[in-house]
Amino acid sequence: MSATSRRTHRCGELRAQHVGQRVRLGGWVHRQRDLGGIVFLDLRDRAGIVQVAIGPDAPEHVRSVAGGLTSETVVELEGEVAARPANMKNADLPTGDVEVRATKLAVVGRAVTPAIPVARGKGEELPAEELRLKYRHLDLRRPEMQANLILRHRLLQRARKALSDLGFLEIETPVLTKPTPEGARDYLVPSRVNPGEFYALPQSPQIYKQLLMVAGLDRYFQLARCFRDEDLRNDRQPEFTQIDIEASFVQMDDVLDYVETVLVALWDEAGHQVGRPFPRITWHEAMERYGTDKPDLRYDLPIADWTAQVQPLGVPFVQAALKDGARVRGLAVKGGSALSRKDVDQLAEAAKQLGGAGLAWVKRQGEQVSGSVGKHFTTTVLGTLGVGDGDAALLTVGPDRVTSPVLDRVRREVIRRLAPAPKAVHAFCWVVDFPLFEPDPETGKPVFAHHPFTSPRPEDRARLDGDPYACRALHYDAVYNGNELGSGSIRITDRDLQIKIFHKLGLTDEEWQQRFGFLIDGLGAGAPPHGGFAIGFDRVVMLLAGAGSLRDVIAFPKTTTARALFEGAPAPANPADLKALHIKVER
RNA sequence: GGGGCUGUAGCUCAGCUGGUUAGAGUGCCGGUCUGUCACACCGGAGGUCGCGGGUUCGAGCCCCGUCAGCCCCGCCA
Repeated sequence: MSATSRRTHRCGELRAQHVGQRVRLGGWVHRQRDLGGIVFLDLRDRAGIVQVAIGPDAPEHVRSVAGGLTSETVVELEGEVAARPANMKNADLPTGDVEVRATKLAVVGRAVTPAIPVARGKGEELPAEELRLKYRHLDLRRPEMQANLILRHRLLQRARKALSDLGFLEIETPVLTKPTPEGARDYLVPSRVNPGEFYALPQSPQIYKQLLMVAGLDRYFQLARCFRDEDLRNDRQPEFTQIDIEASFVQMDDVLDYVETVLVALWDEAGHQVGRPFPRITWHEAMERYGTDKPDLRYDLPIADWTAQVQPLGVPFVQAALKDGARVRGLAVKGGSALSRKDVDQLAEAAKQLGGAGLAWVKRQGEQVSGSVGKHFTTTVLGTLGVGDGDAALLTVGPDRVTSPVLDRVRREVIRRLAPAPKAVHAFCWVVDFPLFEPDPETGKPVFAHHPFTSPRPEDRARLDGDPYACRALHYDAVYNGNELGSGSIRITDRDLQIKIFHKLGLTDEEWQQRFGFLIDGLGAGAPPHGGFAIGFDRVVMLLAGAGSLRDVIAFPKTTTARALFEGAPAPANPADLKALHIKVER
């Protein structure tokens, strides 16, 4: 498999079984150790590193070439695989039982001194990320980065196979598509032959995959590149890959089953056994117990409503804020008295940044009760809150929209600081029954929580007009260890309902016809019940690779200002091109 | 749009309260060396302290601005 007309093996493949064979190799000089009478090369390719020995008995020209080699030079060589003497094996190297005694050696790719090192010393930090991105061809030579990309490849193949085995058809959809004024900002592409008009790059193939269902293709998937012109994070890139699926004649359970099959296959590919089915939790319960729609279920430590127990105590911090539906909510932290005063202050500071009333705390050690509001509490009251000896209570007060994010943040910080043993290593769950609408933070009016093609739960459809916020959606998220892996929904297939929803969003007939007319036409042409899902593939690879950033699992990523440092994109267009595109640039 | 961290030799970093000639490791160049695996040892070169301005007798260090990378909030239907 590895052999070509120029080589017989990859460097990293050689083992004791190859001893005695004549091999030809090509690779990069990882390191060179010139001991005078003998030169050792660590020769590297994508399979790994093997030691090449050029001793006093090697041909003269081989010795002279070997002595002059510098890092990252590409060489080809021929030699015999030899067993290393017992005391000279290298247990840290998979190839460490053998070495290659070179009889021919040639430089085939001269290398200038690399701007950033590929071979690093023990304990030496990685080069600055800016340099790693600028000299990406060097950074990608590092075995860690190659391992990430190799894992990515295997996961892609496994996803393809899993979905293909389930009868899904891989179908490509356009990259030059139509601007969608909803949602994220679009990347626009000017049209030369249609002056003043623009394509958009797809934020997702959403409408296309629904049209494929209308067309009767029944089960579709795509490893789809998506584009969103929004500000970036360590887990957000402007272009990213989704495992995008859609299926017809399904209900939610069918879709969850498909997605579980894929996720379990991906985790299996990475060497992890995962149980099925994934537990389900409603959105409401997730917000109540964890303060977030992507709870980390590896740990206990649920949020509790302590209003009834704490209100009678007359704590000033609480009394001032306890009005208009505000509640006292908190965390009973097992072993929380181990949190230092500094820890607690930092938690309170983090809480304050999220707009909370602040964070009050009580520690219990034996009969001693202390803390910022400790004097109002007795061990008996703490007992009713589940706060035992050595524990702590962390509480805040206010409306849920404030206390939920505060306690989510506090919960994650407490887990980070106390590092309790997780209940499970791989905690998947489904979050279901999301609300269909949420209040617009600026206008206060209902806007769609997800995309406008998400079906309401049939039993909630009657609430669309009277009580839209109580209307639940057939929308579901897959969550893993506190990370959102993806989301999906059962779609609206009733043309009239879809139009009604557009009206609810404030779109006039003219507006929705212009933006989504082709979807509505589809729904009017005989649409099967259908639904789907999209898995954020880059994020999956990042989690399975144990990488700290999406940039470490994408070969050529962008910076946080959406720049590509290696080739220097984006760049000004030349005037002739702009003219052809009918574009004038203001600066 | 807002907040924070970082920026000193090719790379990774140190640099005290503002004080003489800005250091270390590694890499690079030259040399010695027959079993190393971060080889060892000897010698050498290498600096716009991100950039611009200011304060000061004096700035790598203080102040203002700016650029870049990273992290967070907003944003991401």
